Amino acid sequence: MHTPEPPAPPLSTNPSRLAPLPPHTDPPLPELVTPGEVAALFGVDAKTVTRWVLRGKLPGVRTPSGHHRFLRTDVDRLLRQAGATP
Amino acid sequence: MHTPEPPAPPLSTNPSRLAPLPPHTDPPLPELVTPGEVAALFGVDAKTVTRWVLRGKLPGVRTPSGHHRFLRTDVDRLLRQAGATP
DNA sequence: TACAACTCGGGTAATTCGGGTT
DNA sequence: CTTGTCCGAATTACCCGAGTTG
Repeated sequence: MHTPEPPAPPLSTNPSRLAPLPPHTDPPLPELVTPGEVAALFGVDAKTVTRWVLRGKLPGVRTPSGHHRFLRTDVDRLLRQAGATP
Repeated sequence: MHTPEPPAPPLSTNPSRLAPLPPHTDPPLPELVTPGEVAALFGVDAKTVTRWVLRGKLPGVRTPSGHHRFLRTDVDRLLRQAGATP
């Protein structure tokens, strides 16, 4: 096919010259850790970690089946709070 | 209660006219994501995501050969529902 | 057509859940 | 009140080879 010069791209939604939008760069995905990982970091039992979630002490994600995953950032923050005693 | 006469129907123009459908700007193609992508979002293995489909936990589309694709909207909804604790 | 990356399916080990108890 | 442990049941993770995707 031969594409003749389109006179002017009548793109309605194209206000100004934005960046050429990179192909598909993956946005920074949050790193998730398992209850066992958190338990090891805190030196407690994995079940205790689950209890923290139920009591709202630690935010987390749940799989559709009820297993927990935690943001490493949240775990890290809580670790510092627990260990920081100025 | 008897509602007093409504002052005047706010419709000033011809009511039989529908809204001026904008000039066709949105190709509403659903954004599909792969099992690996969903797996990363939930911090689980890609195979686990496939199991969710088989168990009806997550709706999805399938290629004629059996590979799974998911609507980002469905994934997002499930992700919020899984971590909604504001 | 060939290629790299990903996914599927089956099977088995490890982890987690939930409740109840100490 | 919080945590650790025991149990059974459920969920998930990793192994392989083969097929699909783009």
